[in-house]
Amino acid sequence: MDNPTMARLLSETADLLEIDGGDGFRIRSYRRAAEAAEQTTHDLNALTADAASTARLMEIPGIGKGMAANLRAIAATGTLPLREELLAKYGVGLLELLKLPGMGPKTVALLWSAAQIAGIDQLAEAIEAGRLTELPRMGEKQIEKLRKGIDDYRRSAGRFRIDVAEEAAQRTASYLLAFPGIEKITPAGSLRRGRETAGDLDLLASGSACAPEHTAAAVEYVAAYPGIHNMIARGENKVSFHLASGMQVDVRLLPSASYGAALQYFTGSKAHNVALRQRALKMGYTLSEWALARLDDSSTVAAATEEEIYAALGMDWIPPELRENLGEIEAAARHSLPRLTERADLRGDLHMHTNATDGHDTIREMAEAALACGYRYIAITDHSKNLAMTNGLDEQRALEQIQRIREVDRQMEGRIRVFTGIEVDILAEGALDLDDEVLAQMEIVIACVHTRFEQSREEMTARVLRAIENPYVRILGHPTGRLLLRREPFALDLGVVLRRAAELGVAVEHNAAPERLDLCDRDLRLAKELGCRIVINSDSHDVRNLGKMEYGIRQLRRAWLGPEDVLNTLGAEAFLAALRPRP
DNA sequence: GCCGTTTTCGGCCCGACTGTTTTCAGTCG
Repeated sequence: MDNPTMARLLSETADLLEIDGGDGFRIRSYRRAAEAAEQTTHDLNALTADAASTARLMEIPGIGKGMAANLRAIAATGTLPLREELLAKYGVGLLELLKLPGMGPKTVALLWSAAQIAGIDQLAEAIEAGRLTELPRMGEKQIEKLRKGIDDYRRSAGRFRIDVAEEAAQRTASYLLAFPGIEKITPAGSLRRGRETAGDLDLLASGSACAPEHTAAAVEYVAAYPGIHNMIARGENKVSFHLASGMQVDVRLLPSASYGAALQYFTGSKAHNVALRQRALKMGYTLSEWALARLDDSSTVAAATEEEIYAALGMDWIPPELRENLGEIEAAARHSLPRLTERADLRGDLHMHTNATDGHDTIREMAEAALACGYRYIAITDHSKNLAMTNGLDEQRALEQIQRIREVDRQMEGRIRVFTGIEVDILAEGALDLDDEVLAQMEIVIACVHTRFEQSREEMTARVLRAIENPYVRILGHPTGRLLLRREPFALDLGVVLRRAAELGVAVEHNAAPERLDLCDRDLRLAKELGCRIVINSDSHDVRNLGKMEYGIRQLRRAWLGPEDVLNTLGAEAFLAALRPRP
């Protein structure tokens, strides 16, 4: 079993304990252990093998004697006794209920005990039947919130965050590549196109073992993958199964002669493929997953690589991120596809946390790591006091932090610039939670939107507008406040906010953390149209995630944004000069 | 359940906001 699955089981146990009204500190240690399992670089499964490795297991902070035993139980049985015991009592439906916004353990427990609601479908029924109004603390607004939450949830159900999907793809690929004769694995579908989420995984395998008539042994090997939770189908050149996470994986074994055609076909999107096939027909060709062929004599024109196929259609090769039939086919035919943003274009990262608040590493460690990433400048932007849970900085500590940042900036001797900064919380009335005198000391002030305010769209929009009027704000951080798969993306009128930000010269952050990807491709297109200055930031909390921009960059690419559209592709001085001037 | 010790117990990030209250519980970050 892999670490993420182990982490999930521990985290679910914590949820169940919470519903059960268990000891809060015990619950926290399950959560902490889940986080440790998520973050550790050790293979936990391997560390459950014997007594010697158990000692190493317990060296991981958050894993003690009890958790080590739990992990051993998980590795041996696929679950742990406490979780099974609680599940027998409450059922899995309650875990799903917890995913609805505004729904915590207390409310779930109440619904279960007072109204026999044990899952989302039952909750929806109860709402429609008006049965919820009899319960305590269930007013009109609360019920409306739940109704909306159920809609949002059902829309995203069955999809996975792109980083989660990619990790599963990589793990599966490394197993497949161990088979002699499987030489290459390419993920296709929305994963390759860089969508924010993926519904399932399409893995294309090629190599000598994938030649027709010779696939039996390879199929046998694929079907023996230990990560398989249940088999859906296995044919001569395709194996479909579910992973323990519920993710569906389709592995296709492709002959190298038609590899390009299949890659093109399975990458999609549907709209892109339809338009491409129409173009082929007009040119006297037919395009399928096997080849681009002549209509008259069925002879193959191109099939082995995507480049050949697009070239035969009179086009440049189109980056997968653009394949949505939004003008890329015409542009490729005119040979005028834009140059898209790449990782190497980025010279700075303006949003990161240190151990002063909820980050793991020091200012110096972050600066060194950023230097290793090839950056020329960063801003240290820890949380402000209102986010108390993160040990957010009050005025006094913020001023002390400035001194430490300046000290590190000096120590780096110009190899990299370290700007002073802060992530300030926007309060309910639209003010910021730190005094202007302190903000005046900061080079980078990011005002950040948090969606814990479950207010109306209008009120939320008004709050954010008031916040960016503050003259010290230079970046609007994660403007939609979105947490992927947990939140409706638009709790505010983004068009209005972006327009005002553009007028004020406040840069707009595209948060590249995979759980946010705050501005999706459509939002980024809008931001560009409205003339916003766009910044892409990592929002990293440790050195490991500092350089992780690939998912965010793919959203930029999907929005057709090139380096000239992104502010932090500029050098340090030019970047500062392009920001809203400080009062 | 973990951890560190003033070392085998007693601590364990907490404040703002909302909706429902009519003084506060529950959720979020």
